[in-house]
Amino acid sequence: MALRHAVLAALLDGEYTGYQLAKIFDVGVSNFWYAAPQQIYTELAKLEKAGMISGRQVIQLDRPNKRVFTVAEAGLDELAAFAAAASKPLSIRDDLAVKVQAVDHLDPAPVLAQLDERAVEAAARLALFDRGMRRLRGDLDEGEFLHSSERIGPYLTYLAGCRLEREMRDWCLTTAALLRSRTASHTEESR
Amino acid sequence: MALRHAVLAALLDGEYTGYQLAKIFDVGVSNFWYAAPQQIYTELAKLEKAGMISGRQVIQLDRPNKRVFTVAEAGLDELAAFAAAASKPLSIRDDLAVKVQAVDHLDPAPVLAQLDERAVEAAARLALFDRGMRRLRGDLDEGEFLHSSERIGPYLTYLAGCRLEREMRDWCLTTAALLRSRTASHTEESR
DNA sequence: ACTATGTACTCAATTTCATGACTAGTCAAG
DNA sequence: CTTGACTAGTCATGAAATTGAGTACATAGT
Repeated sequence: MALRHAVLAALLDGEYTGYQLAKIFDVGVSNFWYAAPQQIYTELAKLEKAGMISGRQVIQLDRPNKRVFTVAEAGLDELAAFAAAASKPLSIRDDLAVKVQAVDHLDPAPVLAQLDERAVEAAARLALFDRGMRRLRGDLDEGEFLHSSERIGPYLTYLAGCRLEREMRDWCLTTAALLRSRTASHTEESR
Repeated sequence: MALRHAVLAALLDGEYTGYQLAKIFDVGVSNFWYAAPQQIYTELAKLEKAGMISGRQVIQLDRPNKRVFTVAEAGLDELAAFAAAASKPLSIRDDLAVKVQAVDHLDPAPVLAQLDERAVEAAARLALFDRGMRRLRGDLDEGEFLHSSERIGPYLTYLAGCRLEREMRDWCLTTAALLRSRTASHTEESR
């Protein structure tokens, strides 16, 4: 009972298809919720059955037809109840952090490669979020937008996403640099 | 097949009981992996059956007896294979971020309360991590420790945890302040 | 001409996770 | 002297998530 609310929150921004939602949730960190495409489709089906969203068929000529969804009243009620209830603690799971934790007992080479890769991905998402934020705020500068706009929720989560990705990128870079300098000085000593 | 590696990585630091591990994984963010106590126990049982860890009974007079576990060779091999394989992308899920995303359509009061609460929790974990890091590095300063110590993995993940918690705390505080200033100016206008 | 990529889904099987309830003894506070 | 909190677990159930495969059509590249 949690993905459901993330889907409802995403649908507040307008109509989306399952496919579009799947892409949004696959990027994951922007809205602080990751979900696989298959989860989205099953959740949409459940939500529609429960009357919390309503779907509408859109016929397309050049592409497969699609169904777009909007939040119904019952869905808003559900979201309100969710917001009022206590939050579960943030859940985070990261393979790479586990590998770094064990790195002293392991071959560091693959871990280093993955740290580099992760840093690049984090930087890419940062850029992506930046574009998303610009699109949301239009011509306004950030402070102005945040004070005057009616819809700032998604912008606020973007801000959180930026913080996270920045730190992720920097941590990966400094950690990789440190591990490299250690291996260098070890091989130095053993000569 | 992922909790298993987190458990193995944690056991590299020494012997732990399921109960102790459960507490470590309940704090969660320090090692970037959350797991419920019951998961730990089942995972330990599986790992022992697979010969990746070995348990040892410790008889206690004043408390219930306990079993402590250490990593076996097969466990190290498993960890090495895990580290060499590609990482799954970081998975993050946060109820509170979902609520903030939807906040424009909702009563902001409970969300504000939860942001405050989360900021306090993040600050508490920061302090906790700080103590943990001091314990690990002893008298050395951070740079010295990171270059000379044999075992820096847990320290590196602590550093990541600090980055995360700092940003979490600051985001919660600025977000809550912003939302409050908006409600204030709205009630102003509607007078 | 072939291959890959993108849109837009569905179905099924399995694995993992999360939840609540239970046992059982110790210790400290009210 | 009783209640609650801490240590140290086990068991069972159900919800949620992951994985893999499959369908179908279109466009764009090599």
